[in-house]
Amino acid sequence: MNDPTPAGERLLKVLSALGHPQRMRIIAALTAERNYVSRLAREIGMSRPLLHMHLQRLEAAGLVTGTLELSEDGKAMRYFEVAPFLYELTPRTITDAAESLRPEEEPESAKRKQEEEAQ
Amino acid sequence: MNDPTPAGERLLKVLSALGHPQRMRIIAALTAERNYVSRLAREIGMSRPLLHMHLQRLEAAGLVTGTLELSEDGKAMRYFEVAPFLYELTPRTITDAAESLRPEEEPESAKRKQEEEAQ
DNA sequence: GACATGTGTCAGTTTTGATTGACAGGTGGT
DNA sequence: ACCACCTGTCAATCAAAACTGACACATGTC
Repeated sequence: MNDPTPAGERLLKVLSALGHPQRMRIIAALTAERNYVSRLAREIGMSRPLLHMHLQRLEAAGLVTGTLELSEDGKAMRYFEVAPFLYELTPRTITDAAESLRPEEEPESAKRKQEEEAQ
Repeated sequence: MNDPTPAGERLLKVLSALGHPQRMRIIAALTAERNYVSRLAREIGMSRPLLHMHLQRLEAAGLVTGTLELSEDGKAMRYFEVAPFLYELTPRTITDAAESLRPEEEPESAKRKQEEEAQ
């Protein structure tokens, strides 16, 4: 598998995705059983649009995987499940990640700065 | 030693503290060498008030420790250094943390510090 | 005394993220 | 046709961070 995201940015995504109570709960719920969006939203008492966004964030970080399946009665349902992951957080790990994060601190927002320097 | 912070909340603090590019860089810089606030701010190009806030967040998460020392010329300087830490991030780890996070989704124990008004 | 260094904190702004409600589809059952 | 489910996305709101520019206060030196 090709991983387009550099190590630093990836860890950053993982950490910022995991550092949120709601998303921790989502991971917990999906660890217990894979589930589809609407039902999960009901179970953990969260609006579907919101859950959708959180799942998107978690999926972007590679922590959960979603697959669109067709139930027997023909309905399209998006099932999510946790992806097995293992990250070690140490000063060294973070330092390495930060190192590979230097050139462009934040991919898209860094652009603005340079565009406003023209005068 | 009594640890007032439940496991879930603690991990949450760590993750949300680490999931930020600026703070990752701070950890990296402090891993290379312990430093005091003003100098560190200069080196990584960040305003002191802002760095102060980030360091506070990192310290609250137990990732760095700050000590107030007196330099030879009598100036009070706050030196920071990274605290050795090791966290394993797995679906299981997160689930356990989320479990101990249920009763109060976001208990802001940071308040305690500031609620020490009577003295 | 004026300067350069360090400390800390405050109020206010800007930016980012979280959250809601409504909408536009799709399928099958009654 | 209508209802009960599912899917997705949009604009608008709200809350929480991040960030800035001051300020107050120490100390040693020119």
